Amino acid sequence: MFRITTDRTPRPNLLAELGMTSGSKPMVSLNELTYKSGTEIYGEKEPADYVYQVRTGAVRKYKLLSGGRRQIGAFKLVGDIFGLENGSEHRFTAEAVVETTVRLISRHRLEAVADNDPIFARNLLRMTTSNLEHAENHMLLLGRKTSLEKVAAFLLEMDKRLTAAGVMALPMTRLDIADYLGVTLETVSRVLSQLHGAGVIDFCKTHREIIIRDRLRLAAFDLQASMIVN
Amino acid sequence: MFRITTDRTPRPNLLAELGMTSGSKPMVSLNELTYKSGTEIYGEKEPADYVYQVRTGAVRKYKLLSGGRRQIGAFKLVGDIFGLENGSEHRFTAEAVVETTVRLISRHRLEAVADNDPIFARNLLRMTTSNLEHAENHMLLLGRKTSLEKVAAFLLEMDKRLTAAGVMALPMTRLDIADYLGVTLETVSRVLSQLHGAGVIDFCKTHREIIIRDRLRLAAFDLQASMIVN
DNA sequence: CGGGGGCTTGAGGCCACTCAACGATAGTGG
DNA sequence: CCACTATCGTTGAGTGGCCTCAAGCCCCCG
Repeated sequence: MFRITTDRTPRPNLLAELGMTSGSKPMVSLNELTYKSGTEIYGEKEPADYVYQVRTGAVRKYKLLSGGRRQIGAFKLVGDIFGLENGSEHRFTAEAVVETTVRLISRHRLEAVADNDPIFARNLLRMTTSNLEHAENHMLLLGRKTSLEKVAAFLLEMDKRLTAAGVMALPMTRLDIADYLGVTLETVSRVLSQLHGAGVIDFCKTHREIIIRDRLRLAAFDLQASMIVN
Repeated sequence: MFRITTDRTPRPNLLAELGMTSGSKPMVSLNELTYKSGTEIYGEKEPADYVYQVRTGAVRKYKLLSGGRRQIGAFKLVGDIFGLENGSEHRFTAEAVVETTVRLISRHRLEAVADNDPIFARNLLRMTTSNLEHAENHMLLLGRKTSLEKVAAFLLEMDKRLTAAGVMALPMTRLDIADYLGVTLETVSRVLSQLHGAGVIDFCKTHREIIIRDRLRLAAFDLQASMIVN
């Protein structure tokens, strides 16, 4: 299912890296796991004993419906934290989109630290709130945006989150994008072609490497929806 | 805009009522406000200085898009708490669906209490998580369910949350329901008529008073979607 | 009793879906 | 090294579910 990456060299602990400690008190155990593309990290309804941070790769969190319908709630990219539940079990299934390495920390210890450190507790809350905010914005997208607006919003979100140079290397397939946006993969493909034809985006070698040529026009497609500029 | 309800009699404080104190330490100031039907309680992007609890009535939280498109993220019913943001400003607009009375508590004090009381802090987190969970489920509904499944899910949710006797008195209009489910009000109306014609639901005096005749069949409409029985 | 908001119902249209074929790419094994 | 194959992506044709536009009803309320 997965292999454990040996990790002999001492590293700063997760909490410290996240800027989540008030002092330098807590020392927590730390492990890394690597998952092959498409493998499950945890399943819906499974006990939530660990919290994860993406080190390399990408993760999709989703729920399933009958008839194979799937709704991806979020993509977790390098640096992102996921799997932080408050109940005892996970509410999504999490899968590696590509080969992915994650750090993990036991939820039990996380809670213990939070109980002794108000600042840390507040950071936990902030993290949950940021997930909530993303979900709230995504409800707007899913419920009220056209396919063009959805794809434009997606491109802008990914551009903000993972672009290193001018080229955006998407880790996910058209089907992943479709299930994230609540449309079909054909619709995603058609809209991307349309944007390409209009000179708004370009493709590099692979179809997953996208360059945004006209960010203003792209933003306008989303703006005709959201009225709010970031 | 609103009138302030005089409130001379001493009452137990909000935190205690919510079971949110570990001891009986904090004494927080408490006020009540009453809003007429359709009036705004707070607007998107306004500073989030207060947290609210519905005492009577109902509240809708929504975001707007260009073209008058509106997405209602949640309805807040009697007993529900809303307006708890982590940033400094509200992410939704909150309006009274009908004449509504709310209690309010200053966010500033809430945070102060949380910093001194780990149990309380944990309850804040739990409350945020429960909002997150609702939003996550709603994403599934908005992105992947048919109009029939959406309406069925809505009826079951409301039945669970507000039914006193066998009759469910919805405070919201068809338009509210539509904007909650990401469809048009005509579609909501049509599906309700269809359910009525099929003997699954009945209407009482007004069109907002609904009786669920065949809960099993109604649940099946949602089940063909979610596969998960509560 | 008149007015207006909320609800229903019908007719027609459109956007996104379904079904299908084809092309491109990358990984696999002979 | 090169078929071979599977997966991914694009594109077209046709369908259908939900939307749009419109008319009319009901009920509450002034």
